[in-house]
Amino acid sequence: MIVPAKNPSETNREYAFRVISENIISLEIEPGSMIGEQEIATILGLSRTPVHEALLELSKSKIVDILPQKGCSVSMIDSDLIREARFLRITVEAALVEDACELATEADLQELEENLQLQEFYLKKDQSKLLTLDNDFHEIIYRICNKMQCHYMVSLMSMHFDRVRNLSLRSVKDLKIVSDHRAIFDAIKAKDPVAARAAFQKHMARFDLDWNIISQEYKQYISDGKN
Amino acid sequence: MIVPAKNPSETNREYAFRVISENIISLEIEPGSMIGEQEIATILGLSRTPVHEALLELSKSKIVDILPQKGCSVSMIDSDLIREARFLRITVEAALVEDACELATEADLQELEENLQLQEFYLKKDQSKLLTLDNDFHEIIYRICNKMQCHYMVSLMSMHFDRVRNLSLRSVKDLKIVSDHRAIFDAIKAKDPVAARAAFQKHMARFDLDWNIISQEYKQYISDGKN
DNA sequence: GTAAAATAACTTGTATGCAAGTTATCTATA
DNA sequence: TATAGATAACTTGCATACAAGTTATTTTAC
Repeated sequence: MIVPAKNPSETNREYAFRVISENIISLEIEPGSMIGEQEIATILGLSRTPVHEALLELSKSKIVDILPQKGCSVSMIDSDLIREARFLRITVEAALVEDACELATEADLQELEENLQLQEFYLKKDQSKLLTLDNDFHEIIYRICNKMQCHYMVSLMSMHFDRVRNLSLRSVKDLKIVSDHRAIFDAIKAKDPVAARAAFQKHMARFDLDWNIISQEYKQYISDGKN
Repeated sequence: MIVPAKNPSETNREYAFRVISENIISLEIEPGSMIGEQEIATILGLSRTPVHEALLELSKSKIVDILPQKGCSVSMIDSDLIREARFLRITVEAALVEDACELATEADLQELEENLQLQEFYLKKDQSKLLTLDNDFHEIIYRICNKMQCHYMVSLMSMHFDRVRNLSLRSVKDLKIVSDHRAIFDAIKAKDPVAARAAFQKHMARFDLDWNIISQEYKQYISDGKN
């Protein structure tokens, strides 16, 4: 488990939530493995209380399963939950990119452009930074549309999806993510909602294709075996 | 504060969450009022811990605001958050009713029909039961589409919306909710996704009209004053 | 040696006490 | 009386202890 330094401005609970989340998404903690509150508390130098509260929040999205009086396990990769997360993101964000065509200011467009520059820069240098930049890109769109509360909800569920996206970055060589983002950006800048929705849906459709590769290569992390 | 009996199968935390939620949505606890953990814990006959955890979960949807070392307040009626909740519901459920046209089995249709019968029955008898039946109707659609996790996320945000819907039931006499639901049901039964989406959007559009009435009649509960 | 029962070592749920910070009240001083 | 400062009474965040339930181990009986 990778333990970054605690940000002084965050509470112990927020710190625990952040560290556990990052380790789950990065697969540093393996899907299906058991994690105890006391164990994590000791590693982070905290008591059980803030860790317990962090795990409670994570359990709401079923990214961890709390089994009372038994323990807490990181969820296996679950195609149903990934489908839900994907459905939620596609549905919500397809509507958002349309709205963004109307709402985006010049400053907003510049912020998106800046993010895209970094994506293109790190595409060949450090793909691990792409995940963060991808998240940022989508978050900016939520902010443009004044839908940050929706972003929190979608993000929580997207953790299932993010884990797979992480696998995808390892196993799929020919990434089109960055050029997809530029197509979405171009449509928003051109104030063309039809093109924006189309570009976004094309972007998200790629993860359909990846699933077959992932499900074979990482079979040990996938629940049930079906799909 | 109305305190229903504790269900033996639920934990103290779940009980606290349920009671607090119900009292907020029903406006039994007034928007803007302060609620202390110890105060609620005493009323419910619990310690602070499960109450604290319940309030933490509620704070994630901003339906309560936790002010560290100061207290916990029930949020004022916030048009931005209502808009977000409404956007999320409309966007997600419009997509769901389309999918339900394909996925609904005979048993599913019968369950919806049964719910509709009860709605029509209670429309003139006891409107307080309509809110629950309305929630049930929408939940059945989530279940048909196997999107219960999305339902949890949308429900949490919808509490902002539900409070207003409650006001709406008081202030708006001519309710079309039940006939709206029947129109949605008919479209799903006819496996007509275009009609289903249209009927659903017509349904949700009513709350636009209600807002003006609500914002004037219940001014003291509304944050800021703008909109 | 095997199986069943007792027990010890775990887990999370909850209660309680203290720490740290905010707010209201009371007191002192001009 | 008005104002500033000290203080007492609150609040939530967190640590710790215990309760209740599960699992692994050990012991005992055959």
